[in-house]
This record gives sequence, structure tokens and C-alpha cells, in this order.
Amino acid sequence: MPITLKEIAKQAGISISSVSLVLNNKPNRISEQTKELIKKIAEENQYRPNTIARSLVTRQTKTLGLIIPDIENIFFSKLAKILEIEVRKEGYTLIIVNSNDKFSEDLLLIDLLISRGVDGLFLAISNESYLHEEELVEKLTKLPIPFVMIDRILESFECNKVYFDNITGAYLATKYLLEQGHRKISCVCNTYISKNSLSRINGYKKAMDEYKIKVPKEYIIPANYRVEGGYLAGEQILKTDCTAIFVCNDMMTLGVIKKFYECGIHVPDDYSIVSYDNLLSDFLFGIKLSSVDQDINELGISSWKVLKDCLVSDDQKRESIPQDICLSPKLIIR
Amino acid sequence: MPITLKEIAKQAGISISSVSLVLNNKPNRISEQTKELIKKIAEENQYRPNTIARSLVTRQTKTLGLIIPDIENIFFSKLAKILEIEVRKEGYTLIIVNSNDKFSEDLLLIDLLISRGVDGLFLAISNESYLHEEELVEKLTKLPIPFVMIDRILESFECNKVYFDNITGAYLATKYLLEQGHRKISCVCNTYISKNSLSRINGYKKAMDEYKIKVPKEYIIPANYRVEGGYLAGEQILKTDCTAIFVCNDMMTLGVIKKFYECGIHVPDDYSIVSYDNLLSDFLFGIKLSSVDQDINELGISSWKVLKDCLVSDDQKRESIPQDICLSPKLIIR
DNA sequence: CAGAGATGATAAAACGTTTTATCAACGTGG
DNA sequence: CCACGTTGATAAAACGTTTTATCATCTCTG
Repeated sequence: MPITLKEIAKQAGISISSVSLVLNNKPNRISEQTKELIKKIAEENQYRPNTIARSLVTRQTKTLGLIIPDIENIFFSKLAKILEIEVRKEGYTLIIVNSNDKFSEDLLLIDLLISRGVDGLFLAISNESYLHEEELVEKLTKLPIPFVMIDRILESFECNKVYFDNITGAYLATKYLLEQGHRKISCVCNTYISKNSLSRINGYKKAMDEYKIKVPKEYIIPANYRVEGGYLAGEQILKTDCTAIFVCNDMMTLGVIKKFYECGIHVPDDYSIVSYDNLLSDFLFGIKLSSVDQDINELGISSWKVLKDCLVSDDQKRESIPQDICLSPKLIIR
Repeated sequence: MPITLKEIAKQAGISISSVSLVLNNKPNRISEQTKELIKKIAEENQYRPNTIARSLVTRQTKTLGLIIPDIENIFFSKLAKILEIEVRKEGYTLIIVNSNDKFSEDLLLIDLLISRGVDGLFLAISNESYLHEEELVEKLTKLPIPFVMIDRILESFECNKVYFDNITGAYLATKYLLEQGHRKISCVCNTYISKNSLSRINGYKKAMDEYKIKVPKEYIIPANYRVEGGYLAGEQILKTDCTAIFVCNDMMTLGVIKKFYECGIHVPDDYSIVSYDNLLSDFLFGIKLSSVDQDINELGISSWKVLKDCLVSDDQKRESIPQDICLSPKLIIR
């Protein structure tokens, strides 16, 4: 059992208050002599303050929660990493939890973290939660702590949010293919529930519109956002007459290329592809893949800045208007 | 501010004790009527126990710590995921922190988590920590809570540990290449500090020994464990006359293949490769890569079982002998 | 109707901190 | 020598729980 303030006080023959004051460098009028004695005893016994007890009275745990849909997804593990680094610089600890892209888990984990006494929350909601927007908004509205939505946001809900401009990203990607001379461009995208994917489709359509190209129905190919989805999408693509493809994320791109490879079809000789996420540079050989890059570090750093603002003074917490930060993706041409 | 036991008690006109007893389903002799009243008030006000306060008296936080070297590394993010799922089933919360493969961070994070009051610790140490084994052992020996070392273990230190048999893994891989008729087999491995890598080299040598093959010095090619390392190793390989390669992890394999690709060399036509980790199936096209598979789920589940044993009864905690669990990897042939 | 047992509930200490108001003792200036 | 400022330090409440020993009150039973 670790040593407590009480025991230090006893050993030094003084009061608990004095020990606390000195060890926390709080303004006090303890003599230099006593100070040194206290510090010596604390040092010798490896005193570590009991964070639990401290939290009970200060009403803050210096702990933050992060809810992500899938820690195995490199996008989110990168996000978790940068957030962990950043918040720790400020003396906070991050609790990372996985919702497994389930709405019910989002709800449950919010409660769990609140009950754990986190001071604030980073929230990248599951895709499933978009099907229960109302319920989620109700929950978030009565949250007793500040929070910021990351990447997966609710457009119509006013709250702190940091995210990427998916429309522009997709627009840039599609426009690049158009500028390369392509006119028959298909789009592989998760059309089921992912809001971000829908935005990407809109960006794609916007670019096509500008070139007065009417998009045939079969050019928009739905797929889940995993490799298998891309693989299946690859089959569909072959049935169209397109010459270029905009794929809405890297995992699906892998699937598409895999299918193509098996069919003896080469990228970029037979098809031009622009992907999304720019996370594949280590994995593809000989295939120079252009991709829309989202600066995850910036996403993390901005999110922390937003949340930190809410944390500094709980007086303002209530009044301060929520921040809405939209980051611009870049097209990386290879 | 959330509702407390005290307030429920006041509203119901009874004592705090009664409320606590009822809400925790502790053996009590409160009348059904009162019980219902308490539950109703708690429900209506969305009572959530203050975990902080509870922890202060029960002396357990139902929180565990996990220290990993790199959350971006898919091996560790998979591990984190399975652990998080498993411990949550038992009502625990996992705090995941990153050491960035730094010894100093290992030390610091241990203190951080202890001070956070975690009940137990999962520890996958940084490679750098192997250079400071003595110091680390000293720290771990005086840890006030149970812990289990995962994957990255200290061989000569008696403590709970769950890990893979790296010698056998490498042995199987090398033997497979030998059985395929190869005799000139090189080995790409991190020889600097990674203990697991050294074991793999030993497994490799063991297989070569069995076939009475003397391994030329230049066949053992040192590399860091990242893609760049593999890329550089690729250059070295080309200077040898080997026909097959055992690469000690998947990231380096990617690097090797990348280098080869740039040189117009084909796998497996020009070189046979067996890799380690079996994490690349989604990323390689047309290259059927045999690889040593480590069951990360089993690693996580076993580790949790070991730690859980220490958590159940703190009477035994001191006396129980540490568990040493060695898992066997499998060779996946493609 | 006395004593015993059952029933329903509670008082109070404890966990380890933080923080503010208060206290005693000691100069010092007028 | 009185009043006052300074110095060094502390007492005590508070945070929200858990848990055990204890307390009334009631109801049987012989």
C-alpha cells in the first residue's frame, strides 16, 4: 500500500494540510525548513498522490474519453495515437474505447465513460448511429460534460465538431480524372448509411455536373467499406464501359485492384483510379495511386484544441458557442 | 450535476445506507415497498453511481491499463481490440497507452496508470526496454498491482507472461523452405535489440543446423522492423546468392517485395519468401505469401485469463505463482 | 406477559484528498 | 504596553460512496 498524505504528516509531525499545500506547490506560508522535510519524506517513500481521492474533491479526473468505431482501422488508430500524445502533454489521460460501429455501443460507452468521470469526450460515432440520429442527439444534448464530434458528425446538430470536407475531397478527385481526359468515370461508394460517403458521392456528382456529364445509374456502385466490398464492386465495374474510377476509400480500392489483378486487368493501364485516405503508399508496388489525403494529425490536434477550450473554465462552458471546424483534404497525385 | 445517493435518500425520506444497499442488490432487509420507491426515484433521475467515490472505498477501480509500443502497428491494435472486448465483458474498462517504443515512456506510463488507480496491468514493453532490463525488473518487482507481460517478455524475470514461441515459428518457416528444396536461405531480421527477433534467428539457425547447412554471415541481414528496413534489406539480399528468404515480419516483407518489384524481380518466381505475422493477405495481389501466423485473439484471451486470476482474490495475490504461457504459432502455407 | 427472534432500517466510520477560514505566537511602531 | 501586521501552520468540512454493527419495533411462544 502506497504512502498517504496522512502518514507523511505523521512522520513529519505536522498537519495533513501543510503536506498537501507543499507537495502541490500551492501558495502557503510554510517555512523552508518544513518544506524540505516534507519533500524529503515524500521522496523517500515514493509518494504518489491518490488520483481517485483527489478527483472526488476537485471534481475533475484529468481523464478524457475517446469513442471510435474500429481501432483496427488505421484511420482511427492514427487518430487515437495523435490524440493520446496531445492530451498527455497537458496532463490528461485518454481512455480509448471501441464501438464496433454499433449504435447501442455508442450509447453504452458514453454512459460508461461518464460514470468513469471523464472530463470530456471525443466522439467518432458509428455509422449505425446515423439511423438513430434523434435518439443520439437527445443523449448528447443532456451530456453533463463537454464533447467534440470527430470526422463522423451530425450535420444538423449544433455542437463542437471537427471534420473533413468530403464534398471537396471527392470533387477534387473526380475533377482530376476529368482533367486527365476521362469522361466515363464510375464511383465506388458506401451508399448504405455512411454520411461521409454520401458527401463524397455528392462531390463526385458536382464535378461531373460541371463537365455537363450525366452520370448513368450503373456508374454509382455501392459497396461496404471493406476490402471484400471493393472486390465485389470490381465485378460490377467490369460490366460498365467506364475508363476511370473514383473509389471512396482505400480498403475498397485494395479490393477492386485485387479483383482486377485476378482478371489480368492492370491499373493504371486499363483503368485510372483515384482513391481516398492516402494510406496505401506502403502497400502497393508499382501502382502509383493518386489519393485524397486527409491530415489526421490536424484532425486530432484541432479536436483537442476545441475540447481544451471547453475544459479551461467551466464558467464559460455553458455559454460558449460550439465550434464547427471543417478541414480541407488535399489530392495527392502520383 | 448528476443525482447522488444522498439526494435519492432525501427524496425517499430514508437513509443513504438503504439506498446504497438496494441499488447494489446487496443482502438487506428493506421492504419491497421501499425498494421499489428507491428504484423508481433512481430510474427517473437517471442515477449513475459515482465510480470515483466508490473506488475510494472499495479500493478498486475496475479499470485496467494496457501499455503497447505502437497502436498503429496492426499487431498491437488487434491485441488492444480483443483485450478491450474481453475485459469489458467482465465490467472492466481498459486504458490504452502508447510507449512509442521508448523505455522512458514505459517507466512513466506505469507510474501514470498506477496513479490512475488501475487494478492491473497488461504490459507489452518497448524494444528499448531490453537495454534497461535491470532497471525495469526493479520497477516491476515493486509494483503494487498484478500485471502480465504480453508478447514482449523478459525471459529471466519470473512473472506472469503470455507470449509466442518465436523459435518454433521461425523453425517451421525455415524448415518449410528447406523441404521445398532450398538450401541457400537468407534471413532478414532486426538484430539490434528485439528479443523476439533474436529468437527467430535462433529458430532459423536451428532448422539450418538440422540440415547441416552452415549459414554464411551475409545471409543474416539486419534491418529495422519497418517497411524501409525491408527495402534496404532487399538491396543486401541481391548481393547474395540465396534462393529463398525468411523475413522476420510482414512490414519488412513489404519492403523487400517493394525493392524487388522496382528491380523487376518477381516473388515467388525469383525468390521464395516466408514471412511472419500473416497480416498481409488483404494487401498482396497475386503473391501467395506463406507466413507464420500468431493467434492474437488467443494471446489476448490468455493474458486476460491470467490477469483475472490475480484479480479475483487479493488474499492469494501475493502467494500465487506466476503463470508462464507460451503459445505456438502456425505456419500458413500459400 | 416476559423473553426471544424476526423485521426494517440506520448511524457512523472510512477511503485520501483539497481548501478556506482561523488560530497562536511573535515582533514592532507609536 | 496596546494594537496590529506578519509568520507559520492547522482544523475541519467536503466529495459520494460502502459496510458493519446497532437500534427500535413488532410478533410470537410458552
